[in-house]
Amino acid sequence: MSEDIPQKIVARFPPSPTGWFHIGNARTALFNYFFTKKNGGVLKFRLEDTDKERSKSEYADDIVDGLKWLGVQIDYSSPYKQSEHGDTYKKYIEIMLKNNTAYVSKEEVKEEGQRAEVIRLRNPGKKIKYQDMIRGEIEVDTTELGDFIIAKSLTEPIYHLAVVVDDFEMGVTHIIRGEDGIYNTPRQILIQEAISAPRPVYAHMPFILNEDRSKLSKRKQGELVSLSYYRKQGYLPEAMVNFLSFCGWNPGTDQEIMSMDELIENFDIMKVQKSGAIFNKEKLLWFNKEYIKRLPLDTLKKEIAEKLSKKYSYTDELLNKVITIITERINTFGELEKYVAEGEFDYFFLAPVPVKEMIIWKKDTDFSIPKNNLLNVVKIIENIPDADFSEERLKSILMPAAEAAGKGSMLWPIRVSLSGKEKSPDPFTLLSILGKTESLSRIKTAINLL
RNA sequence: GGCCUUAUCGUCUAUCGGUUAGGACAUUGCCUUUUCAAGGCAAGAAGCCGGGUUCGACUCCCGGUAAGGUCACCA
Repeated sequence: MSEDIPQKIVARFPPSPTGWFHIGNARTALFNYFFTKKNGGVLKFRLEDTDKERSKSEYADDIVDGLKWLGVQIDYSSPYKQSEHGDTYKKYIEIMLKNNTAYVSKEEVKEEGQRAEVIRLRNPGKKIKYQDMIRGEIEVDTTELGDFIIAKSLTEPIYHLAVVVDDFEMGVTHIIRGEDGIYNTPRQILIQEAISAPRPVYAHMPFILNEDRSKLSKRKQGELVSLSYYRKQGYLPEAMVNFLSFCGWNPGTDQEIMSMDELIENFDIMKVQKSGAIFNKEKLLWFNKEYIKRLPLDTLKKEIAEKLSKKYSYTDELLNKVITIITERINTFGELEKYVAEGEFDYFFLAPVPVKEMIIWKKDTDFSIPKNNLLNVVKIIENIPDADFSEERLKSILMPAAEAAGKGSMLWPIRVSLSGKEKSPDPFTLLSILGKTESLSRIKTAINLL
């Protein structure tokens, strides 16, 4: 295989800016990037913007932003734009006309907008065989393609012609694209031969699929197909890269968490799967959580503070205490934003309004039980110096009393009076985070309810 | 419909003729000083079907079946 690879590998990523950056496309870009980085080649960026009606600069920006966000470090400064190469296409069309590999064809106009004259390729109608790095040898009979159209006029090339010319002009040696490109390849090879362009090496990647195994589509998955959605939801780019890479590829080891560098190092295009992979949201969430856990503390702190500060005011000390607890409970920073909005973590910052019925442990029936236990807790806590208000210390002091009273009967009321919620961190954690004064105040409020 | 491609736990996958078919996500159960979360441990869960080839097939070949893709004066 290696001897088939030329000295200098040039691959390309050629999106058409007619929609928001699709995650399937992002994966294609990533695989191209891995491949070129691994083999010391270059990846070139090209905008296929010949469709003037559908192409928008905001889409192009979205694609570039997304690529940069993912960490694809290539040259974006002056992308090759199809719209700027009209003369080049014209030149090749003229060459083809001259060497008789193409001809001007009179057409019957059936629909509005159709040309009476178009340029068609003179199809030799042979079988074309080519090597695909993922699928092996592919053979296609091009006869059924007929003399397909390559341009509407001298100045209006059709996609296939434009692609072949662009790849030739850009010196592309390797084309790694989606599996739908398989059907374009024979046409493009025919055009290459007509203009005497060398044939690049191909690799066609399988799709990322919907639950029903159809091609991942906006219609079925909505905004979930846009890379920018994940960015807005606070997913980490590293998680996205890792997840997308493992859609249809894996290093063949048990290692799942891999950095960009490791991915590049281990990437092997021959190991890319031939069949499509269903987009697994849960696994993505898992990846993201793994990456959140690996975040440096100051980054984590910054991210959490950004969400928290929208609603609460707090001391730096409190923030530090809360980081671990919040981190354990979220998969994405978008979730944190949602939790903040819903008041999930209100109890760290605001005194709750506990409900009487919630304060009592489910096995107890008489409200005097939690009341007496809480009274007892107040008495114990009041004697603990502020400096000793650590989780471990509190546990060692309160646990004997809780065991005597019945753990649930005492621990549950403490927790609920501090958090006001059915679900929250354990009482000792809460106590130590809130501190002596605030804890005492909350417990007394609860006692007054009973 | 023609053509092309694909086919291992629910999902992503390992295996490249001989394995108790491995891992991860998800699920379920247990433990972690009785709510959550996190963590730990454990369990259940797969070779589409039918023929060959072979001493031996998930692995190779053929045929079904199923799924997907593709058949533009779009890119």
